[in-house]
Amino acid sequence: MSMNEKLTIGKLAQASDIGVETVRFYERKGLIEQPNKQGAFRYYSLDLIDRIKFIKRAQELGFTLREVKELLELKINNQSKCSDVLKKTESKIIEIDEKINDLKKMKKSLKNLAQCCTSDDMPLSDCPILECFVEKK
Amino acid sequence: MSMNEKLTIGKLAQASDIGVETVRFYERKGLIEQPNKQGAFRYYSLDLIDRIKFIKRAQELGFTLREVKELLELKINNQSKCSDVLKKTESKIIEIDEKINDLKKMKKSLKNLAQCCTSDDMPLSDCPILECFVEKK
DNA sequence: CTTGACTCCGTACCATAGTACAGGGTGTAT
DNA sequence: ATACACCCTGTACTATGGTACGGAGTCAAG
Repeated sequence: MSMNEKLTIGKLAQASDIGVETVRFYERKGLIEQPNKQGAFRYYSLDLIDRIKFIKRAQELGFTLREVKELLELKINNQSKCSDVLKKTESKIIEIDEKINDLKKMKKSLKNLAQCCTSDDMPLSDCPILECFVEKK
Repeated sequence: MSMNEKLTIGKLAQASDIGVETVRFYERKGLIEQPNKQGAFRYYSLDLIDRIKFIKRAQELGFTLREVKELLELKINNQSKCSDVLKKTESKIIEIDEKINDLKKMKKSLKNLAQCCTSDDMPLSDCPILECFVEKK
């Protein structure tokens, strides 16, 4: 795609803030494609930096490498049927919405705790975050 | 706290949808307290079900067990200074906000992809989710 | 045309988060 | 009082996601 397939694995690793071994590990796991190999060495496009940063961040958001792979494979091309992609995409959107919702609940509990600290000695349950996902009756 | 310390480890595990071994593992890791031991067996309060459900969900939201432990330890009591709790709580809130933000970005990218499927043959970049965390120039 | 930093592949090791026994003890229902 | 399902401790094994070699090959600057 881009003209500049110029990064060695070391440069890519450094730019993406991961180890060289991890790049090869992701390649084995199919998270990044087999790179052009002019001669014996791997050469990568700059685009790979964003791909790896996405992988790292998606992990921090609670997706396993398997799930990250699925996310990265969500695209429309000659191989994939639109209806399949749409179905998977929509279920991922629901999953993400649920994560956002629960993170908001956690945040609310923590804000509540912070409030207790700043205001005068308000009583508070032992661990305020514990109830954050519990349905209020 | 509650009068009914009545769950055996098996019942607790079943109610929390985890294995008996996992309950003991969490105990070793300090995620749940040593339970009352009337005789040789562990007996748990019903409250533990919520605690375990919180642990499981927090993991799915990208927190390690170590981080979950920190979250569960955020509380005001005779041992902890309010200012310390407040500091930790506020940094957790920031972390959660960043997660929510990035999840929203992922969602936007996926919505965009879904849009492409439903509308007529709109062209789309190879993998639309890849750019979701990239600063637009 | 050599030297030194970097790369190759393969295998082994590591931390985290469980999961699975073995070999024995317990609690309650009949 | 004796089954039998459940619990105990301890240790060993597993899967995931890396990390760290060893021994050899490669590239590019001087």
